[in-house]
Amino acid sequence: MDEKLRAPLREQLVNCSLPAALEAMGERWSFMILRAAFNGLHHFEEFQSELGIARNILANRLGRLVEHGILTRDAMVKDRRKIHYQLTEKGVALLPTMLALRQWGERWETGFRASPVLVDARDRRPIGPIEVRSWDGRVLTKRDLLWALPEDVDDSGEHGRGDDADDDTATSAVRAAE
Amino acid sequence: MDEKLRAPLREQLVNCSLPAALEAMGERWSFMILRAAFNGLHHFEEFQSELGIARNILANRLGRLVEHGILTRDAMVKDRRKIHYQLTEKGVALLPTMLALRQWGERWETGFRASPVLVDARDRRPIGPIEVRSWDGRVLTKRDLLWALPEDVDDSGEHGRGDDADDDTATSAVRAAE
DNA sequence: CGTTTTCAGTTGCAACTAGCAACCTAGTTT
DNA sequence: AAACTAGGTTGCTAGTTGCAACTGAAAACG
Repeated sequence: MDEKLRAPLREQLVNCSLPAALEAMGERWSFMILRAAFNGLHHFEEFQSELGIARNILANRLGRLVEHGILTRDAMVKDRRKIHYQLTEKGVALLPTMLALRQWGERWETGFRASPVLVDARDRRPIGPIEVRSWDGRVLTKRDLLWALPEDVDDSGEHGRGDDADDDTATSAVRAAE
Repeated sequence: MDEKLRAPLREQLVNCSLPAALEAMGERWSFMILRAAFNGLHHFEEFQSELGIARNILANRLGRLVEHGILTRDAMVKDRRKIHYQLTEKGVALLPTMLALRQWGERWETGFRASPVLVDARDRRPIGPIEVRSWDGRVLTKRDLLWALPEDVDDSGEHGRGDDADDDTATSAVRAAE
């Protein structure tokens, strides 16, 4: 690996969003609960009997997911006992992560496609593999990729697609290459 | 929700590759170690000082990742004390998962882009967001997605890439969560 | 109305896991 | 040989997981 990158890399490994993400989702049952939520479950007892998770752990995990803004928690009007848990936008945003993990498990652990299958509603074909792509959609493999410091990044492609535009960080966006 | 899907869904939620994936990667430090490995670290002491993880936990996690075939472990020829940990193909295959999680953290937790940034070596632009796509590459949002049972899946698009399958077509599926 | 059932949790307690600091062992350097 | 390194292991404490049994409030039943 590039020595120029090596030393700063050291300092910056800490400064990563991964720990923050794992703070919210790093516990054992979190992804399982999330998956159940994606599959349309909304109530405590549903999660409990579905996942076979201990009740206290489930209560704790649900509470944490609510705290982190991944689920909302509301008593239902029709039946005040029933709590309705629902994915927020932030929670839904975890779908690619969950699918990537699941696909990896299918390919490298279980060896077969899990059910139910997530399909494109339009043609009922299974979704494609979650992949790393360039800003303009080319599939990238490990050989196409490089770790770069913010100064060496070309940020000019950031304003073409619909991902939010308040990227004020990182930017002495020097044209490093080309 | 559709009752026709509901009952089978119950039985099948267990039969998912997610638990298998979490068995390998679900522990607290696993993704952090993986990330360090992606950043080019190879040795015990590097991981240790980089991540600030306890030595016994690190030893245990590295051992587990090796057991699961995510890392290889080899004594170096030049210095028999030094152990060289290296990502296997299976380990590298976790890159999309790790990036999806990281990107989610950037967008929803820390709010800024972490460093170092993964860029396309060709143009030094940051990689695009990890997204769910159809078999032919269209970006799919939550509204485009359905959970379907294997019988209801159209598998005819499966022969462009290396995933195995055979099933026929029918009809009954359910919109992805609500 | 009182009783029973259901839902979503708590509480108490045992077993297991994470984390720190100190120690160990084989291989390497001086 | 003595000292040093890399990569662990061990002992101990603090926290987490998990089961089972209990609670409390809202709904359903008779």
